[in-house]
Amino acid sequence: MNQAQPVGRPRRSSKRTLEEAAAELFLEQTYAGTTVDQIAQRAGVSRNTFFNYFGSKSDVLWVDVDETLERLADELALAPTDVPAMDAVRDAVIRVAAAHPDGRVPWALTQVDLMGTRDDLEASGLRRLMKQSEVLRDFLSRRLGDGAGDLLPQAVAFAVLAAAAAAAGVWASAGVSRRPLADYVAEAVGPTCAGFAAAI
Amino acid sequence: MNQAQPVGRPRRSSKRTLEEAAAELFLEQTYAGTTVDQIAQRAGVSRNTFFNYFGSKSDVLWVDVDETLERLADELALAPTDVPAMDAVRDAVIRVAAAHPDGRVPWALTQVDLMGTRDDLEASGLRRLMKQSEVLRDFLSRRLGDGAGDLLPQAVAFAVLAAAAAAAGVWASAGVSRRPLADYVAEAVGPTCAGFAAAI
DNA sequence: AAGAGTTTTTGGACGCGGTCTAATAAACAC
DNA sequence: GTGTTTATTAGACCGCGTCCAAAAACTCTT
Repeated sequence: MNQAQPVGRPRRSSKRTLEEAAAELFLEQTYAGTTVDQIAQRAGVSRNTFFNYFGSKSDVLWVDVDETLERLADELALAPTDVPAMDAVRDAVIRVAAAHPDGRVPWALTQVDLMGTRDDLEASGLRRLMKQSEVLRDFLSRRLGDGAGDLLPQAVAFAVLAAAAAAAGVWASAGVSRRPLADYVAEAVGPTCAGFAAAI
Repeated sequence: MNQAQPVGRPRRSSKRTLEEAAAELFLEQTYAGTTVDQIAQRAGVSRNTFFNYFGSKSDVLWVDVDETLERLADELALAPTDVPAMDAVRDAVIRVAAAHPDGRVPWALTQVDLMGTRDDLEASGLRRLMKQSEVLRDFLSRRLGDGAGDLLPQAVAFAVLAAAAAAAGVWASAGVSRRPLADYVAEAVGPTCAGFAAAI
């Protein structure tokens, strides 16, 4: 399966260990109050090594989210061509949400207020959304054909992902009594898709 | 109307002059390639004075947008209570778009590719829009009552504003042949609101 | 066992954005 | 003139992010 013996110097750390070190510090000192140096130090590694695993300080907040979001392209790809475009989009997004591991609620969402400057977090979250919006937009452009123009695919992509983000936010802040993420996402994305389905 | 004689040292600069200085430099050197120092220097003022007018470098890109977005709260406030909530939201957003001055297309959107890192700028623009989501969410919470729960107001707020953002993006990149911004916004926000109107 | 190749880690330096504080400058009122 | 108010400024500071060149740790070859 895996290549048994990788060549070169072995890794001394991993995204997970850095993430855990960061999590501790964030809870102790808030996000804004901890430096990359401190994270790296607690993980027993140098500051540059941190940037070897993460492109930015805020990336450490979104490891789980990133892993989940990566599935969107695949889920869209395996949609049958005979099911209406908006249905395919809705189902794909819901399936992605359902695939998210149960326990993993990103602290970026739960402890938004404890984390200090909210701006950095919002920006980093939005950047992730934007990235997936390209995937969604391209899928819709293909499905709807050129006659749909540029606006509708882009609007659907943004609106659907924003609705999903809202759902994730409410889900995260719902506390321990929360239902599965996919429920919230379905409730938010469903109407959005329905509205556009009627407009096509 | 205005207070005639403001007391204290008179201002030496303004958001507009700084914005114009920045615009020149961005076209010459791209956004990422110009420093705040250079902007301030060209405007004949010190670096700290720039931060006296703008909270961050990227703020200088969105002066017009910010002015337009400020109207949303007012537009929502003057919606009659007998018109359905989603209709009120849609109309308010469209009126805000219609109030945007015709010529002013933010370069942040038109010259996205010249501006260096595209993601950061788009995210910074979206962040402005999402700031308005609180206004929208509160309006909807009031209108829909407690029975609606937390999710729907938040989802509507995000989805509607995201659709509006998509519209603005397409509008900006449409070139000189573009129709009024409000047209694009109506086309994107209409279906979004319709979908949720049916779900309430 | 010695070297060659590969990959990761590391140190050190740099530029820039953003914040803070204290000093100074430009206006007005008296 | 003195005092008040507000804007500008210098200067320092911190932290993020980037870059580069060197060292370290391991495998494979001979």
